[in-house]
Amino acid sequence: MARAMIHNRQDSLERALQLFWKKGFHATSLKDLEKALDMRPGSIYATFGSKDGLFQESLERYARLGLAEFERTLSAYPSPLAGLAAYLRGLGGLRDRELPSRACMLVKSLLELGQREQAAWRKAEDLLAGMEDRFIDRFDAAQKIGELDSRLDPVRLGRRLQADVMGLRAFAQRDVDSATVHALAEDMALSLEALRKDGVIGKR
Amino acid sequence: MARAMIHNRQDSLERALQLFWKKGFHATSLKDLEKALDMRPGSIYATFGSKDGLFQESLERYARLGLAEFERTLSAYPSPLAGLAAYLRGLGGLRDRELPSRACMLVKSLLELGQREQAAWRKAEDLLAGMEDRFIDRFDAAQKIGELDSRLDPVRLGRRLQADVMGLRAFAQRDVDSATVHALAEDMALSLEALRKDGVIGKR
DNA sequence: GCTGTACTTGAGTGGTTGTTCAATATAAGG
DNA sequence: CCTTATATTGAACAACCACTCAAGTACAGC
Repeated sequence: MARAMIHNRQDSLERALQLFWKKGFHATSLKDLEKALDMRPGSIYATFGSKDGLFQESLERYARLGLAEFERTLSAYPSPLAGLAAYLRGLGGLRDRELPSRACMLVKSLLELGQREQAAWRKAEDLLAGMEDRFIDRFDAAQKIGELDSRLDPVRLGRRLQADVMGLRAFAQRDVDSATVHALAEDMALSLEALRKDGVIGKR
Repeated sequence: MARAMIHNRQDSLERALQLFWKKGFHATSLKDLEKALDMRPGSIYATFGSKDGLFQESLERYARLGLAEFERTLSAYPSPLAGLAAYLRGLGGLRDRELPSRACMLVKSLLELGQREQAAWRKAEDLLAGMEDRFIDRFDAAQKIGELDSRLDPVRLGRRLQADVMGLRAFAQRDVDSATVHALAEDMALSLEALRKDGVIGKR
């Protein structure tokens, strides 16, 4: 055969993701990427095609990992609404962990990118739509087991939850302390739990 | 005296604001600004100092106009909570008007800018903090006239409202239709109105 | 109509951008 | 040990970036 690759593709992608998440698409230069990936331009282009392609792959990885964490949280709680509330409370700790950015990378991309980066913008939009679907699905499930009033609309609740998450994470990007973010997440979680039909799943 | 200025400063600033709001700081080049302002680089630099300076002035103008519209809405309604709810409902029409972007320019800047554009980032943060103060102030007023339960915390409510607005406007930047945004804004407005103490201001 | 002054111009600055590709390095197979 | 196949390199490229400044232009007062 031939020469062995010295760089692990997934590892390189993870490093690129961290950079893009932190600085955004435009502010991340190829020189930045060369340093972070410890690769020369030729290798980067041979592996990922273009800066835009690398960015789009980063978006996909980000969404995949984010969704996995979401599912992990859900499965640790006994009911859909409890899981969703726990997810919100978990986001309250955004300022405690060390992350490239407190804001969602998909939202950052949605707001930063325009017509000239249409493909990447569409990718971010599609991934957000997938997340919305997952939210809606959980409200649907809550309704099916009688945890949620049947007169409420899971679609509207799902979108509201997505807007809440977007708002919480954008707010967490401000110059505020951890306790403030925790309090905000707690308030959102309480609003969500207030939807629960009393006495059906748990008692009050 | 000397030669008269052919460009109105406020008008130029407004054009720059529209561009920056639409494309963000990094994606807006000086060539774009030259075309939009119909000014040559020398004039732009003589008038505004630098791209960064022009951007910061745009941020200030954006916040000033946004705050004025907010106050206008508030003053058209009989009580603080009614005014805030109307403000949210007004944002539901984000996709009906033709705007440079549906998302808030301050939030876009907060998410796009980093350490290298520290001054502009701080400006966005300060302006957002001012908006938060104004929200808190309205909840305070609602409490003083007995429209809001005295056990609730105006500071937390103000931050929650800011996160709601951030989320609503970020969501409106997605590829969704106008009715969806209206519905989301309506749900947020209803949540806010649910805080009203029954029978104190209006009847149910 | 001349002069002084301030505004405007646009070619030019040095640096950076994303991208390419011929040359080189490194492995396995024969 | 030589060939073959692939991975990697890094100099070079055209285009673009934010920005400067000497020259040109238009106006008010004289």
